[in-house]
Amino acid sequence: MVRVRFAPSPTGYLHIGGARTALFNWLFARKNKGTFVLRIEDTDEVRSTKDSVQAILDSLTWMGLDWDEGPKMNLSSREPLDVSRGQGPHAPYFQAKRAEMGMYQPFVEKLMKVGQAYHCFCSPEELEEMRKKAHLEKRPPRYDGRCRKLSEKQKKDFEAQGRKPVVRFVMPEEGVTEFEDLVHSKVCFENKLLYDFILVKASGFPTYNFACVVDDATMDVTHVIRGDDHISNTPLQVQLYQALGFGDKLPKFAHLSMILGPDGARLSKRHGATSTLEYRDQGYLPEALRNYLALLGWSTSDSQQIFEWKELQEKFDLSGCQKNPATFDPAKLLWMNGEYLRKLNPEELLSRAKPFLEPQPWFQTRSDGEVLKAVTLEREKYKLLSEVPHLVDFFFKEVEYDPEAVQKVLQAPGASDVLGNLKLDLQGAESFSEKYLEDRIRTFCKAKGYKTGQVFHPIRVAVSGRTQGPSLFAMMEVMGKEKVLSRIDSALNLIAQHS
RNA sequence: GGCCUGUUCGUCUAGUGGCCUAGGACAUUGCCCUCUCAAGGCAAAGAUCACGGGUUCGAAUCCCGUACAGGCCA
Repeated sequence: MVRVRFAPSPTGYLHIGGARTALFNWLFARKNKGTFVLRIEDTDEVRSTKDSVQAILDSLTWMGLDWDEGPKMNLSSREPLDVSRGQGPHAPYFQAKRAEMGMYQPFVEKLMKVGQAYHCFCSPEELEEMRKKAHLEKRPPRYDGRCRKLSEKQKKDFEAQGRKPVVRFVMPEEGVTEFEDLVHSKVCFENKLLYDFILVKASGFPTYNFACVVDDATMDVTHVIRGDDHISNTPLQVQLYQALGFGDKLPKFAHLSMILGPDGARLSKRHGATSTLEYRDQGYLPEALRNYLALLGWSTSDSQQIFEWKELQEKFDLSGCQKNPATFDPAKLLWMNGEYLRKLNPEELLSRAKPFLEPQPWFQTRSDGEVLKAVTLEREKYKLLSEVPHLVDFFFKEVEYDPEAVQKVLQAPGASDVLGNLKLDLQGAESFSEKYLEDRIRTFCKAKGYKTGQVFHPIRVAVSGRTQGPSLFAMMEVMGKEKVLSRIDSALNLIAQHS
């Protein structure tokens, strides 16, 4: 039975890299009919916040990455977050809560008892000095293990001084630690380069490496899929598994390459949007983001680009993962979003665009039917949901004439005559359907000896205020006779004013 | 500084010893379609497979170095 987990630290929003890690874990779980666990690693007492937890839950939910075990999903109701409960047999899924409940304590005691852990009383100053010395001597700045063999008296003395000890792990000094990695194959570290890392901080809180191993082992995690910034942590964790007697539970590791910004540095805030929710707010579709993210560091042998959600769940495979880091390409994401937008049927498109339409003052006064017609006309042009309002708003609010369009098109020689004549002609229109209008206006052109371009462009600007827009006659049909005629009037006035 | 990981078109990638005069996708450019903008279609340009040595009849693919980049520890 496959069990994977996504274990973010709630020290900020869920960034794109985290979202991809979550996605790969989720896909791997679904593909293998396994379980996807969400665990919140909030052992950093200072930087962890509840808002971050909420942002992470919101992000995953928006992306459609539901978890089988983890914090209780109570997003719609917005109840305060309940860290003590969760859905699943291993609750709670918050490490701080687990620590508070003493869930790590037995493991510390066990390690102490078998001599695999010890109290260390070194002060920050002493550690700093140790580091400096190592640096001068060009040695790796590794803890020298001086507290490994403290006598009872020494310990008493330190305690009397008011020093609070940390708990350190006894790392073997010889041999190698190696592990199989599903994307990198075998990775090997020399133990003498490893160090006596801290298991429990002076505050009594477990460190990342310790809590992570205890939880992964007790939660029966079978595959650890995470960023390759954790490769260096892995040998420490492997050693811990063994010392804890969990050697048989050692999971398979899969370290995913990093995502870089355009300058080759790890993707970060200065590269622009890195929060998953920002993409939602900019008008990206979760299915597009997912598809794009899936392709960052993973591919099929035929380089397929667009995947249906179900298809992705079937085709995803860790063996298709790339070892080298991938640069995040906003242009390709944008293209992909357009692809997904075009696949939506008009009703679906409208409902997805609603969050962006609702803040528009004109939107409230219009029926869905009216808006739907306008939105549908520009269907294949949207690359972002957020573009929808601007591309259709001229249907619903006062025309704003684009100065450049006025100058280039309306003030062109003859435009005023064309519009004047056309207005007279359209007044007699018996219908205002796209087909009828096209026939009538083409006939009008012929009769008056105008070239079509001479007529089409001024009408477009007169009626919409801009040079770009939907198919002309379809646009006029949706607008209706009355509005078209009155806008031609406005345009004629405008031309008169300028001359 | 040490260790770890990586290096194929600008970008994401295919490629696991002969199908590679290196394939696809995004971006770019041109043409077609056309009432504009898109979308769509077609085409072009773009990679001495980081570099240098081996192994082999034959290497992007295997081995060894070097360079560069990123990560982790500090």
